[in-house]
Amino acid sequence: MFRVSRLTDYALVLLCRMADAQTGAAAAAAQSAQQLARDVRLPLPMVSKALKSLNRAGWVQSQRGAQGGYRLARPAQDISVLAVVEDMEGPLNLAPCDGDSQCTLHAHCGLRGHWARINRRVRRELQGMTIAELVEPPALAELADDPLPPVASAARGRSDHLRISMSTEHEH
Amino acid sequence: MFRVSRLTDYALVLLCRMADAQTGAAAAAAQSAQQLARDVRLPLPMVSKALKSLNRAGWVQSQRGAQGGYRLARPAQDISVLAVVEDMEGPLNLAPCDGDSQCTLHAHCGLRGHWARINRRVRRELQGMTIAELVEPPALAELADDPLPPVASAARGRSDHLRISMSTEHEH
DNA sequence: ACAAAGAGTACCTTTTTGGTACTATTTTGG
DNA sequence: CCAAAATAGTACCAAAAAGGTACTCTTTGT
Repeated sequence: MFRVSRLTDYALVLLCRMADAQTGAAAAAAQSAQQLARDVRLPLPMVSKALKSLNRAGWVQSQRGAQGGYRLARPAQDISVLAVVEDMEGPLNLAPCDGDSQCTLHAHCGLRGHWARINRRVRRELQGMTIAELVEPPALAELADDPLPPVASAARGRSDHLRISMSTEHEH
Repeated sequence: MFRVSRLTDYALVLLCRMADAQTGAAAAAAQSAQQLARDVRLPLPMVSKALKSLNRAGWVQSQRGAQGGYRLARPAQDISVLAVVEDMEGPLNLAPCDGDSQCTLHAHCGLRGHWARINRRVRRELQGMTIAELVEPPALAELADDPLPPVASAARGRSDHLRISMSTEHEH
C-alpha cells in the first residue's frame, strides 16, 4: 500500500508540536531537537534527520550552539501538508513509474494521462491542508464529511482484505 | 514516495487490455494469460499473479483447461480503479500507521483524524474512475483540468528534489 | 490420454526503509 | 579562550517489502 514514510510523518508531527509550542507565550524560544524528541517520544536521530530536512526546505529555522534549536520559519497556516510531504519524499506521484523515461506500455494501456489527473487531485487535497489546521482539534463536520458509499465489492467467496476500513486512527 | 505497486499497475493494465479486446467482436472469447502477457509485454508469471488476484476478487472470470483463459466478469464501467487498488493492496491508507493498534502520539500530534479525511478524499477520487474511462482516450478537458498553482516553496538555497513535477508520464 | 490452460506455493534477489553511530562545525556562557 | 551544547553531515547496518522466478498440482477440452 502506498503510504507516506515514517520520516515524513515525523516531520509533520514535529511541525505540529512546534506550532503548538509557539502559539504559547515564548514564541521566539528555539526548541532543541533533544527536547522535541522527548516531547513527541521519538528517537532523537530520526528527529534530527527530519528537522534537518525541514531546515533545508526552509520551513524551520535552526540555530546552532548553546541555547540553540529550531523554530518555525513562518506561520503554521502557511505550511501545507503537501509542501512537507514533497520536501521529504520528492514530487508526489502515485503511478509506479517515474515520468521521465519511456513507457513501453502507454501504447497499450490507457493509463498515461490518468495518473496525472489522480496526482493533481491528491496534490490539491494535501495542499489545502495546513499545519495550523492539524493542531486544531478537527471540526466535527470535517471528520464526518462526505462519507463514502460502501464500495461494492465483486468478491464472492473470500473477501479477506476487502473490509471497508476507513483507516481512521493514527498510530506510532 | 507513496506509490501503487507494480503488480497493481499490471492489474490495471490487464483490465484495460481485456476491456479493449472485449469491446470488439469476440466478446465471449477468453484470453489466456500467455496471450495477455504477450499483448502488454509483461513477464508471464507477473501477469498470472495479477490475474489470479483479480479472479479471487471477482473482477474477472477464469476458465481452466484448453481454450481457457480470462474474461471480464462485469462491464468495464463497473470496475473502479479504487476497487482494483484495494483488492491488490488492501484498504487504502496514506498514513504510515495501521489504524488498529494504539498510537502513543495522537495525544501530541493533531494528525489523528486528518489522515482519515485525506484518505476519504483520495478514495473518492479513485472510486470515480473506472476501467471504461481508462480505455477511452482521455478527454482534453480532463487532461487540463484544475491546473494546480505552482507550490510556493520555502526553500532558499538548495531546492534539489523540490522541482514542481507534474508526474505526467506513465512508464514501465 | 494428452496437452493446454489456471491455481498454488515456495523461494530468491534487489531495493527501500527505519534506525544507529560517529565526526565535524558552530555558538554561547563562564 | 575554553568547554559545553547544540546542529550538520556522512556512513553504515538490519529488517522489511517489492519484484520476479521456478516448480508442482489441478482442471478441462479435444
